[in-house]
Amino acid sequence: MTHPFYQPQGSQSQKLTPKERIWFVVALIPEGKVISYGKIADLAGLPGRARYVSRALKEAPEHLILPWHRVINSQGKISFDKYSQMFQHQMQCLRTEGVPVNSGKIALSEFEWRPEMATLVMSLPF
DNA sequence: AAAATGACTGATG
DNA sequence: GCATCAGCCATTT
Repeated sequence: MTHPFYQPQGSQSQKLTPKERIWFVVALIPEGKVISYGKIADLAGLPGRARYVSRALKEAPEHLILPWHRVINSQGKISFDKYSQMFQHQMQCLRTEGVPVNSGKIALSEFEWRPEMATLVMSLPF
């Protein structure tokens, strides 16, 4: 399976911690698309906890290999300090997969991930 | 228990 | 568009 949280059938009620739900949703962001911390929180069933999403990403286990660089703030900008190593890294990751970044900003009108809710819900184990 | 800390947000000027 | 600000919330001091 390609998804790090893939589970065999029958585990619908599998209990996932809040962090695991966040990681699960982040893993679903398509290459070439971005989404905000707040939206990830919503999709993970944690409305109002955008800051918790950033924390969860920072604490994500290496082995999950999550596309954390596709998560930006609601203003469509990279949240790291403009002159930081992480900012440069995230910008490079995005550009590499075809997402234009100008002055730290991404055009949400064109590159925001807007999943079909009905479809997405069915792929979530929670 | 109280205060500080953030990879956040929405409103405001 | 950009800078401020107050509000937000789990976690750590």
